[in-house]
Amino acid sequence: MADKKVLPGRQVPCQLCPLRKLKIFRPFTPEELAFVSTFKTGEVGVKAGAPLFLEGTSSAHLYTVLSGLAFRYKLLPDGRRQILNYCMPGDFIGLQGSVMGEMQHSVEALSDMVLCVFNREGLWRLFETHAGLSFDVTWLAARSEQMLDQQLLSVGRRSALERCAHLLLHLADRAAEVGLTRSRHTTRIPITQQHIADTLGLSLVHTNRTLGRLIRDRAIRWREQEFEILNRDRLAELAGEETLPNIVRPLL
Amino acid sequence: MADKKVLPGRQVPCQLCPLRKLKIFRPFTPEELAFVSTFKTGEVGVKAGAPLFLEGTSSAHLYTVLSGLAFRYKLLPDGRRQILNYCMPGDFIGLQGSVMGEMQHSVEALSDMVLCVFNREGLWRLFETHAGLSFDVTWLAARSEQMLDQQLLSVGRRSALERCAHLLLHLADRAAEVGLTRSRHTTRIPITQQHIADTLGLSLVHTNRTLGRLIRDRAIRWREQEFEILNRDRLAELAGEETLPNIVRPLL
DNA sequence: CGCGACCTTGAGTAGGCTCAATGCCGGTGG
DNA sequence: CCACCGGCATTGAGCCTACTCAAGGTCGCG
Repeated sequence: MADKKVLPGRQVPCQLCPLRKLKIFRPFTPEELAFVSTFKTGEVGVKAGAPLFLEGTSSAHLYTVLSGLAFRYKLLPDGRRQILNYCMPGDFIGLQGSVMGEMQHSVEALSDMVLCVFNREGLWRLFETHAGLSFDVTWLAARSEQMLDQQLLSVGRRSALERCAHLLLHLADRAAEVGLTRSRHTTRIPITQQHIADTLGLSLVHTNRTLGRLIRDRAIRWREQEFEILNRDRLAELAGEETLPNIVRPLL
Repeated sequence: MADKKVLPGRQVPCQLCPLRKLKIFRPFTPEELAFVSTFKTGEVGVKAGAPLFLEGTSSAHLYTVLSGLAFRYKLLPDGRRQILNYCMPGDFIGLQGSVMGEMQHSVEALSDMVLCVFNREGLWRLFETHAGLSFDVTWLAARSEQMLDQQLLSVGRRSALERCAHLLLHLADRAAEVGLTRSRHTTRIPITQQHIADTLGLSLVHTNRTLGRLIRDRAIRWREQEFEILNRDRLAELAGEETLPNIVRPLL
């Protein structure tokens, strides 16, 4: 069983991309859509747990998540891990590598994924011929910087309880944006407590105890590597507000 | 005495910009230089301690630091502060606001500064007419994301001693890149221990004690709101390596 | 049935926090 | 000229949040 597997041919033409139906993505002009179609070179399927990028390597590829989840992280020489953020459908992966050459972080699939593949040369062509789309790329870079800012604020200045509440809210909101919720508040994100700990700069044990408090508070429910938000207001109160609005954003 | 003061007319024409002499910045083509000249609308002088941007406001401006230092930060409602990064000469400030509308962070001058001023419309014109420069803008955005990644790794996973060592090294390296050093290792950065604490997610008292250890180790010297690196290797050892290489980068 | 991945809980420790006081220095106003 | 004040660095004491070590439970899978 291969970790990474190139699917036979292109599966979903951009014209029919299911993500385009979501209202948080700004619509393409027909011309842009045509260009993006040529920009896309194919699709890849990736198994949960497989690496998409490894720190220190340079990759010729650029992906957009079609389905599934991943996370970006960095390691210290002795194995300590810091998760930087999560990649959800519609997110661009690998811009750093494409623009700057070498990756300074790793990316790993959290669930089985399907990714659209672009190549670097295409990105350059995009900048040369489509000012609107290049602006979009920059917009996306700025947005992910914003999310990092938030995350840094959390890790640096919030208590463990605040961090947990904030992260779960943030993840649930983002998942909802791209239609990853089953019912109103049930979010199925295949995440372990170890991931949460490594995201928030906490130890596994302490994360477990802190989530325990949220569970006893009936703010969330935790079930086999996924969670459900029971009391959003309570969580928001603990988190101290501060969530990103759902802005309409560009795709691809 | 006004905090912010618009200097009379343009002072330094881009052709003579002192930053362009530094070897870490990639040279412009004559055509790009001409365009950038029209993109720049003037200069502003700002006093140490003055705000450049406030979270939640939207600004029509975009700056490049000509001289002086600033820092980006976010506040929690109860006043806890997290410093996100430092802005040095050649850095772009305000891209988030220009691209996304509203600022999600504040920026404050650390020393007296001079800034080049651009406006949003100019940025759009840049994307429409200069693919190379728009790529540069994206490159800069990717680079600042990389620095945030590093910072997040530090705050989330390193000990207080490692964090301090890493930050001081990082600041000294960046300062050296843009010629802000007097002698080989003497870095004059007008920073207080409170700034360091807020950057690293530590308390002031603990930061003071940790710096004390570095001082007793003869790794650094601390003097009136500035520091000097005495033993770079020792510091790097404590920090656990991991510094960004000095890549040639675009300017403006 | 055994093993591995994940969650849970207990016990003891320590790194980092808060409160509090002191010293130093430069600026300001009487 | 001096007293005062505010910003910054420093140090002590005690506490608490979060960490480490360790053991045990559950579940799914080969």
